[in-house]
Amino acid sequence: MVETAQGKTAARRADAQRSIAAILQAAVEALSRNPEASVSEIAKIAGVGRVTVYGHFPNRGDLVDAALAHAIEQGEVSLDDVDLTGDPREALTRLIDSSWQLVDRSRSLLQAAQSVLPPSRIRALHASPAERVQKLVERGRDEGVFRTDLPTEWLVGVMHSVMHHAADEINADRLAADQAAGYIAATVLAAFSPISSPSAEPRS
Amino acid sequence: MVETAQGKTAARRADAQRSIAAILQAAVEALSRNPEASVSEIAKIAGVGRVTVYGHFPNRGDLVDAALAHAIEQGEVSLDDVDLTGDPREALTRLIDSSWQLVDRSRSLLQAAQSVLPPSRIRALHASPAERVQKLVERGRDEGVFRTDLPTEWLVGVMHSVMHHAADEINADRLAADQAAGYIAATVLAAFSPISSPSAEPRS
DNA sequence: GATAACTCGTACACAGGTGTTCAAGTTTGG
DNA sequence: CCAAACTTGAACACCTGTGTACGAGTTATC
Repeated sequence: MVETAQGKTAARRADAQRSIAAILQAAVEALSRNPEASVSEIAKIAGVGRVTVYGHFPNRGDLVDAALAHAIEQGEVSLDDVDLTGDPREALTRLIDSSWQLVDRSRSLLQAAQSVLPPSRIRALHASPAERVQKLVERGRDEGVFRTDLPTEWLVGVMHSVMHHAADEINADRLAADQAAGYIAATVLAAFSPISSPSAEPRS
Repeated sequence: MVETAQGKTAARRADAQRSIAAILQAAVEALSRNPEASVSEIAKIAGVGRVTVYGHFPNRGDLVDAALAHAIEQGEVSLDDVDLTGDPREALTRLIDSSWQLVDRSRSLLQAAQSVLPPSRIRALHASPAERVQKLVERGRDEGVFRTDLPTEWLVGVMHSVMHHAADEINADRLAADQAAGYIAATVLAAFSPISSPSAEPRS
C-alpha cells in the first residue's frame, strides 16, 4: 500500500508486492544470522538490487523495523494454536514450548533492532505477544498457583530472559536443543511459584 | 611488561605505565557507555593521542579484550569482601547484592566484547567469577536448600541472566534501581528452590 | 499495446572507522 | 646529561557502509 496525497491507498503492482515480500523475508533471514547485515547482503538474499530496497524502504532503520514487525507477526500465528486453558502451570509449559524456539531464532534480529530502534519502539512491537503471557500469569495468580509478591511485568520479563539464556547456551554448545524447553519450564515454574514457607529447612 | 627476544620482561617506563592505565580505564568507561566506542573516543577520554593507543595495543580487539579483563579483575576485588558462609540462601542474597551492580555497569562493555571476541574467550574471562557462584550453589545443594534436578551451570547462568534483565528494566525506567536487588533475589531464590511438591494446589 | 510502475547496474558523494608511517618534540632513568 | 623510550599530530591508504541520481530496460495493468 502507498499513501497518496489524499490519504487513499493506491494498490502496488504485483511485482512490487513480490519484491517487498522477498526483501522482508530476506531481512529477517539475514539479520537473524548477523545483526549487522548490510542492505547489500539483504538485497542479495532477496534476489533484488540494492537500489530496489531503497525504493521500498527509506533507510536501513525502517527496514529493520519492518523485519522485526514481520517476524513477530509470523510468530504470533503459531502462538495462536497454543491451548492456554486448564492448569496455568501446564498452560505455561505449553506456551514456553512454542515460544522459546521463536525467541531463539530471532534473537539476533532483536539485537539488530535494539541497536537501531529506540527502546520504546521495541516495546511497542512486543506488546501483543507480551500481553498473551501476561494474561496467563494473571490467571495463575488468581488461582493461587503463581506468586503475587512481584509485578507480573517482571515475571513476564524473567521468562523472556530465561529463554534467551537457553538460546545462548545452545549456541555455545553447552545445552542440547531438545533439553532446552524442559530446563526453561522447570526454571520458570519454580520462579513463578508462591513462597512455600519462609524458611523450609528440612533439618540439618 | 614487554616481552623481549629472550623472553625476559623489560620494565616499561613510568610514563608508559601511566598511559596504559589511563587507556584501560578510559576504555572501560567509554565501552560501558557505548559498545561501539571508537579508538579515537577512548584515546580522548584517556587524555592521550590515538597513536599512543596503537603503541600499546596492536588493534581495537585486543584493547576491548584487555578492558573487559580489567573490569572483571576490578569487580572480583569487591566480591572478595562478600561473606559466603552460613545459610546458602542468605549468602546468595548477599552475593547478588554485590554482583548485580557490577553486571549492570559493565553490560555494555560485555556487548562490545561479544561483538569482537570469540565466545570461548568471553567464557574464559568469566571463569573465575562464575566459579565463585558455582561453589556456593554446590554447597547449597549439599545442604538440601537448592534444587539438584538441573545442572549447576544452568542455575548460575539463570542468575546471570536475571541480573541482566534487571539492568535492562532499570535502563528502560520500568524498575527503580533500589528495588532491583530485592527482585533478583526473590526470583533467583525461588528458581533455585527444590520442588516442594509435584502439584501443590491448595484446592480448586 | 501504450503508459505508468517497477527494477537494475553503475556511479557518485559522503561519512566514519582502522591501522601505519613519519618527523618532531618530551620525559625518564641510569 | 644524554640516549633511549615514549608521545604526539598530521597525513596517508584503505575499507565498508549509507543514501542519492540517472538512464536504460522490463513488466504489469487498463
